[in-house]
Amino acid sequence: MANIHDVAQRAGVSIATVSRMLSGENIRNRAAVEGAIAELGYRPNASARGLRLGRHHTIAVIVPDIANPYFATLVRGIEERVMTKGFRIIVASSDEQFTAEREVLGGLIDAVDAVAIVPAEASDRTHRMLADLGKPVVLIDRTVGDDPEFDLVHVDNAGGARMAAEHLLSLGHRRIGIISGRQETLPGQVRHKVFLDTLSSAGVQVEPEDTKIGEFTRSFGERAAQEMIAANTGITAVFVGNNTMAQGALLSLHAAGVGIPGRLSFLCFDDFDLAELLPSPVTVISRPAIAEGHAAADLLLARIDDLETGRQRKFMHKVLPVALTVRQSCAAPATS
Amino acid sequence: MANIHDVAQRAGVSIATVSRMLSGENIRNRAAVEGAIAELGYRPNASARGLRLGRHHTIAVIVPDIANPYFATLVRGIEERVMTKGFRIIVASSDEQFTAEREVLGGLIDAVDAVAIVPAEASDRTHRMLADLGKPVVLIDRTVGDDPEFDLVHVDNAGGARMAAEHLLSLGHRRIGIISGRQETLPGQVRHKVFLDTLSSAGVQVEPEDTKIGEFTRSFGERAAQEMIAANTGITAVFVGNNTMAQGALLSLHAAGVGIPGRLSFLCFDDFDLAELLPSPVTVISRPAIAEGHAAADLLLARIDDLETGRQRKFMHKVLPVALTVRQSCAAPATS
DNA sequence: CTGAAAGCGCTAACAA
DNA sequence: TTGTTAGCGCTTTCAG
Repeated sequence: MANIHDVAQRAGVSIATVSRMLSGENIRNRAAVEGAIAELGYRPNASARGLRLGRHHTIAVIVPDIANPYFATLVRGIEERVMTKGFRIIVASSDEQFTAEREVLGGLIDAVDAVAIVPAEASDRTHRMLADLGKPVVLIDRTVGDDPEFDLVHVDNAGGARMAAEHLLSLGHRRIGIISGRQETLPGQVRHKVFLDTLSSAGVQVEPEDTKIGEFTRSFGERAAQEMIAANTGITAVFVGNNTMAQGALLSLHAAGVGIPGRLSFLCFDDFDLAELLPSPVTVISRPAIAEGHAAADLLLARIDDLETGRQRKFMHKVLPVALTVRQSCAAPATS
Repeated sequence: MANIHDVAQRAGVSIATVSRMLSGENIRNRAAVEGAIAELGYRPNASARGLRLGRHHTIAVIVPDIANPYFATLVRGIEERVMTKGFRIIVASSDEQFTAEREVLGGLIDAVDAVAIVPAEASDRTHRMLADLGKPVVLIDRTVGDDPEFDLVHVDNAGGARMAAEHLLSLGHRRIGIISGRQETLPGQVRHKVFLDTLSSAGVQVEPEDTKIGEFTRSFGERAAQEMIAANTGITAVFVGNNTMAQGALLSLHAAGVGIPGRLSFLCFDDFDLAELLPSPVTVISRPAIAEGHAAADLLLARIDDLETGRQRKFMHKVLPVALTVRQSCAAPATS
């Protein structure tokens, strides 16, 4: 690869002049330098620039699992936005492990300008680790602690859970089950709590045996639904906290021959591909993954700008709206 | 951030000694240096190392769209494998645009050691661009030209297409439709051609009006299926070239009330989430996306090693097996 | 407007 | 085994 010396030599100027032109300054022999750059196919070396400037035009993106369509879409949103500013993204999966996050960020942090993360834990150690990074951080989808000193993007989990509960109540359900994800996470906690509270305000309690709490995974959803079926407590509807658990639950329900919505109404957080093609198209609370990515990227890019200009700003919490997409998996409970 | 000087000073040695310890050499004051590193939380600066060594422990991964579950899973496979060797990945989406690939690689190439790419085109210019990079390249899923001077990982497209054709033939179908993706790509071309050839060998021709060729997208699948339905040529089965087109086609078929497999048998390349929960669980040719990622990563890591050791090796073509997963979307044609 | 030169943090010759 | 030093490619003073 050609370097700045080659360009300077060919254009008959010094490397300083080339560098100046590259950073937008006016120079005499602009044409000659431009010509040399084009002929040599010169590209400034990113490592050298990064070393010199301490800026890398790179964002670290840490998600629990890039193979999960929701996170993949989120990443796409981030990528779209930062690309327009000449930034690139380094992607890593944490498998919901704090230790993996720490490991990967440790090896990454001095090569990036900022971090976008869907943290595995809401713990103090996560908060501390991120703060110690000393670089702009945006939390996506989940928070860490009560007052994180980071920007934060998430969706209206409370509103979604409330809509879900009200939808089921309005159809007449009174005995309802719930499958919730990790309570160590913001969405896990808020969706669970608000759903229960909304029911409670209407005088409906969810029994302990109708409550399943576990990982945000397909396999947990599968197991939870199986247990519910086996317990046979007479629930007429179930609310599931995210798409992967929902897919697992649907699998178990299908395997057990539980009719939806005939015998059980089904409602979950997160839309997913083909939800509308299922025998009973699933009613969902859908959220805008791409827009979340855009928002996160915008926040980060603004912070990076602030670093240059020395501007100080409060941490921002950006909350995006969710929508209740009514399809056909919820109906009035069978009058038995 | 602490640098190597700080560590050296604190440990009472020279920076060279610290550097040596870091690269595994034996030194006298090992304990002191280790202590200093731990206390200061020292991490070697990646840019400096990259600049000095020309090695970055980073792989560029270019896919058409990271939000597509197949590519996301592929990326996960690559990530898993390279991570174990201390490498990280920079991910970018090309939107099936050669110009986007060129753009993004141009800005990236001097910061990475190798490139894994699902190229948008099989064109000469793609081949040339990748060769000009002067770094190890592995092509995934698609090739460029007849004899690419790169490593290549793909699945047994021919075998899959043949199995698909034979499956439909064995059920008795004789009037069959096909929806195929971009013929500029290896899988688009091979799946299309081999499917047709296999039918042809059995004396079955696919009519031009039953043949749809377009982009590998959901929207093209939707449109193609709509046209087929409208044309009403009497096909009893349809083969779709990948998962995104298949999802689009299923949407149209569903909207038009076409019963599967009652009125139309449906078979496609690529498995997808919930395929088994559809009213008529879809029979598919499934392929191992994670394993493809692993294979690609292994090839790249081996090439990077070769660079160090100076070893020369032939380019490898790794072909992974596919499987026919029979569910219930294919049946004998209705005797009309 | 321009060039010479220092230095970002690191590794690898070289000399001890 | 160790320390000194040059230099990877770049930006940015400092002089002119």
